[in-house]
Amino acid sequence: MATIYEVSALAGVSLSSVSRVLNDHEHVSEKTKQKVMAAMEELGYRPNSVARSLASNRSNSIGVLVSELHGPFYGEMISSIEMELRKAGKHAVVTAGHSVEKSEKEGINFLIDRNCDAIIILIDSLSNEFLIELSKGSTPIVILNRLIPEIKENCFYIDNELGGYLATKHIIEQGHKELAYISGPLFKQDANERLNGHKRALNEANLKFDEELFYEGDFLTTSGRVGIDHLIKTKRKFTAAVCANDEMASGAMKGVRDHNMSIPQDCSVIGFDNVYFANYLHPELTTMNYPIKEMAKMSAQWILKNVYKRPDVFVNNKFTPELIVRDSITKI
Amino acid sequence: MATIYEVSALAGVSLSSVSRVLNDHEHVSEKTKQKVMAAMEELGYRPNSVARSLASNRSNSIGVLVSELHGPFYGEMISSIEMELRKAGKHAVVTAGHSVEKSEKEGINFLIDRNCDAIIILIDSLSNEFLIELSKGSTPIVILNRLIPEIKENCFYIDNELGGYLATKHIIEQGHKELAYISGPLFKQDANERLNGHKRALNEANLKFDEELFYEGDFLTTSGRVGIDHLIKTKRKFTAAVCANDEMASGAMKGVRDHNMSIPQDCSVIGFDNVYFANYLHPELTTMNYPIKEMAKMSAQWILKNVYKRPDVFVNNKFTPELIVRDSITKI
DNA sequence: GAACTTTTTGGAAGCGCTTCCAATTTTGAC
DNA sequence: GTCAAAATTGGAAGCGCTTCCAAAAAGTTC
Repeated sequence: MATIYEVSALAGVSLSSVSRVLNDHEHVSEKTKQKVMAAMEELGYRPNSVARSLASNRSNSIGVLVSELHGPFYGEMISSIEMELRKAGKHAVVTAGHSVEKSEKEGINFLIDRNCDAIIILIDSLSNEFLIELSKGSTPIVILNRLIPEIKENCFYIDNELGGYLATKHIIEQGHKELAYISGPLFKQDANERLNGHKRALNEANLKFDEELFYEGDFLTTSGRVGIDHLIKTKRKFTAAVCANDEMASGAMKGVRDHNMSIPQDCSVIGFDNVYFANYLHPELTTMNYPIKEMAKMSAQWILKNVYKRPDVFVNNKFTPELIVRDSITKI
Repeated sequence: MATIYEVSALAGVSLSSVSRVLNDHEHVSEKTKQKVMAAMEELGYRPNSVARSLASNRSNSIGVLVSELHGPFYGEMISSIEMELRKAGKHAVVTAGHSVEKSEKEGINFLIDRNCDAIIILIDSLSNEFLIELSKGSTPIVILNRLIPEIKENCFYIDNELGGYLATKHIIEQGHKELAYISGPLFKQDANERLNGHKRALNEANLKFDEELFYEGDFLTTSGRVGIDHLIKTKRKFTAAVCANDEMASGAMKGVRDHNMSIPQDCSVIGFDNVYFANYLHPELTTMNYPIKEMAKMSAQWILKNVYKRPDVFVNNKFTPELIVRDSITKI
């Protein structure tokens, strides 16, 4: 592999000059630029990114830490981040935290030790305090799906409470009065907020939140199914199941059918997130859109702007969930 | 950030010694080891991975190039690779090729320029010849989902033909005689092989392959739906739709329902891949299992063994698809 | 304790690039 | 044509580590 030395020798200019054309610096005459480019071409020169990183103290890599690398939600997110980054010549180093605090911390250290120029984080278990502390370190971080007031510039989030509210409001507007709720794990902030929104909508309609018709799941499909079993065992009547995400909603749909009820006639279902398979389901799932792609893209742009000083882009931190009406809710 | 110099000074030993304990070399006395470790601890020393890479000519990063970073299939794959790699202290740099030849080539160059120690590739458009040529370069590559005889040691694949055969055989055994086939794009090797397997099963049962009941889709959901529309327009009768992957199968299910037919009574459906949402569908989708997780893990282990000379692991290149019977096929 | 062998240590070069500083050349104004 | 300012170039140090080689220390054998 040719190095900058050989280019410099062949072109008959100094190392510095080669480096300057490599980095598109101002103050290089057209003539030397041509000579250098010709030499590079001839030698098939390719810059060694590691050497550049060491000398410039920039690795051009961005760490991405998510709960899991698979699953509909994270896939879209990573995809979106990578596209944006690569356009700018940066690369994404990905790793998973598995929703376990220890593992999440290790993930962060792993990425920092990899000399990432910045880290994008979407996790559940680490506390706000930890993240605030982390943000004081030398590696910039951006946080997805969580608003931490102390570092709100670095946060990209949706109004989960509003989402929860709108979902339930919609279902109430369809005439439903007895609602079951299948929640995400309440140690997760988003699960909590969605539940709060649900309660607010209930309140507003003068409906009571029924503890018996509440089930705390884990955001995974199976717990939607189990949730329905549990709910039905209570013998309490409900005409709709409000689910805190689409995966649980898909499980709930299965559960409902296993009890020989049909959707939406016997039991309506609403989800949250609008992951891509929500409209493969039958009936197609009514849900709240979570603009994860846009948020992911925005977080990448934030880094381009703040870490790499790329030309200004408009950055928006707060996103809004939107109702997507499909077929899983019936009017009563 | 403390460097190796400071550690060396504090511990009262030479740079080389510090480096040696850092890299777990033999020939370091217990005494100096202790001194060095204590110094590291005291300084909160963290090795600079970029500097290590430059000096050792190893970046400890593995490039992963796939068609898309999202989608059920690739998600599982990346997840599996990353877990295996990270256990070994290596990291994954991911990028997408979007099934476009030019873009796939760029992806490869991108990863090579990133000084990846090896690259894992799962793409569609690049030719075998190109990949053979690439494998002669200095960056080792491993190829998923394709068997290239000339470099078969570097390939991890399933027998797609067998899969296609088994799927169709199963459906024939249920009494179906009129089968429609929704294929993947035939420029993709796997799509082709699956189709061949389908034809072999047909042949074996003395059934004729009906060109009219064939539709070439693109492996995405929508084309399953469109495929069914097309098939129904032909007015040809068919009692089952064999789909070359699960995404198209889910689209096909939607299509069938849109025509007011029920699954599996009016039309049975079978998929391929067994992606995780296959059993969220209603009815749950009968499909062929594609052990992508195992294959991905194996490819990572191959790299650990061959590139990083980790202790021997058993490496298996060829995997077998297996029938997963669920509810989307009825007996006739 | 001499003569070897083996283990442990330190020194120094070098990985391929960036960047600061100073030197040189070019440009422009008069 | 002169002089100052601006543009362009080259030299050299340095980024933080690995690794080769030789020197020093420790063990072994007789």
